[in-house]
Amino acid sequence: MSRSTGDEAGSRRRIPEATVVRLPVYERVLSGLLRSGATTVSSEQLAELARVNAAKVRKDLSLLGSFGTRGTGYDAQFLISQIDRALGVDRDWPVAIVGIGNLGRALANSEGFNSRGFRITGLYDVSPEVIGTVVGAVTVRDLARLAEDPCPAIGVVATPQGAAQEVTDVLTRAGVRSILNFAPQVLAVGPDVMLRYVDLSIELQVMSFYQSRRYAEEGDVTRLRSVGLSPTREP
Amino acid sequence: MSRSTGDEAGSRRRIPEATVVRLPVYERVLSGLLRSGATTVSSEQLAELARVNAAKVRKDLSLLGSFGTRGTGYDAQFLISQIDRALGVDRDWPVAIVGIGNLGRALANSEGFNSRGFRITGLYDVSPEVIGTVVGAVTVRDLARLAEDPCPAIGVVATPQGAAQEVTDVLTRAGVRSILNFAPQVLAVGPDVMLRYVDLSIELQVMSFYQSRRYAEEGDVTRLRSVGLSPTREP
DNA sequence: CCTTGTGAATCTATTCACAGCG
DNA sequence: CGCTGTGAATAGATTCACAAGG
Repeated sequence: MSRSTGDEAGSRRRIPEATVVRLPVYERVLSGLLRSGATTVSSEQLAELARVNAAKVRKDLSLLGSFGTRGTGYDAQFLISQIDRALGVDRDWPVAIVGIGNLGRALANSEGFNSRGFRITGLYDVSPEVIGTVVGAVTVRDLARLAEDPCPAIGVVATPQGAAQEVTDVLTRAGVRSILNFAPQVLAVGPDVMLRYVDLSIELQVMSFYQSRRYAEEGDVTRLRSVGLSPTREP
Repeated sequence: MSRSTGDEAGSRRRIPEATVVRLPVYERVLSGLLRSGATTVSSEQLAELARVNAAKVRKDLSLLGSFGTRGTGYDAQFLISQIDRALGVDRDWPVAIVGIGNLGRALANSEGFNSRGFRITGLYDVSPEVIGTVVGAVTVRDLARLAEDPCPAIGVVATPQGAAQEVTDVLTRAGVRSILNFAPQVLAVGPDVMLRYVDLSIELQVMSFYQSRRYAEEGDVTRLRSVGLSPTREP
């Protein structure tokens, strides 16, 4: 094994984004296995449960270090702890949500946002109707006061489209450098801010794209809002 | 221009997934431009607003056909109509949401789920407390009755983790072939079912990963739950 | 003998750079 | 002359296939 390329002692290799996104999936699957009594797991099993290729599992995990035992597999418990460490969820991350409408409220109460590693420390809105209400155990505060509070590590934008850029500017001015945007809007941020999108509308449109193609391939004209043209079949 | 590789008349080229995901973004940006009075747009402008590289915009759009005019750019209105057609959102897609908790309710009321192309035709749950209530303009029905209703094109899983696979099975048995899963759970579906994930927990963990790395690089020890080791600075 | 870890091969996506057209 | 459309170059991710280790 080469210890040649740069530093890596204590997980310091470069990890591709595609891998980063799969690590939480492995972690989740491993936790399930652990609960059902498993102690070791092979890349083959893990791959099966995560619905990916086994070679990919091994390559992904090898980026964190050599944690497996040849002939046996990986120790589930130990692997979880290594993944958690790599993901940084062995720390505590303060999260603020801006925009406490239906979605913001749902996020504040969701499993994902209240799991190990993440702590909702602030909820913000601009509407007087919402400010002062309590969601979960947190009181919604005026967005204008955000800068007075301790700066969260992660800011979540759950406002309507029109307000998203402005809110993002407020967050970044307060020093937030990781933003998760749920508004259907492309955002501009400085190069030192990490920005990710969760876009429901895009997901639906992607589904629509593939479903359309499928109908077209199948020549399934009954499903199309076709107006009496002769069906173009590919039999 | 080569008309050699296979069929393409009327948008039948293979379109890479990465492109499919960007098309709704272009569409959104173009709609905004149109509203502010623009009629034509260059790849450069579009790229700027969508925060991507201009060559990528041109390559993406060229996959739909040659819709631009050299020296001038693209006609915004026409381009929108072509993107809509490629995405299939010029049709109407019946959408069912299963799991009418906080998240399901938020989705049912969201901009994205009620936009052109998508129509919520069914809301389902298993809890007697929720069945019969009205969300938006739709009454929540018993999931057990789903098969009695017309089959939706797209099924949205918004249940807690434990119920997600079972619900997915109900949906696919009813004939649903596009599933959007919000539950933090890997799902198994047949090869003819298109499955996409929206996973809040994963998004947060990805942010956590990059934020951790940043702190580590910066040697920002004040932020770490460090226990008195001497700071490794890079001054 | 079983399973990891990883180079090499392949596939996919992005970016460059420019010919060609309006 | 400006901007599109696209081959060719590059970068990134996945998969194969196997040597090496317990």
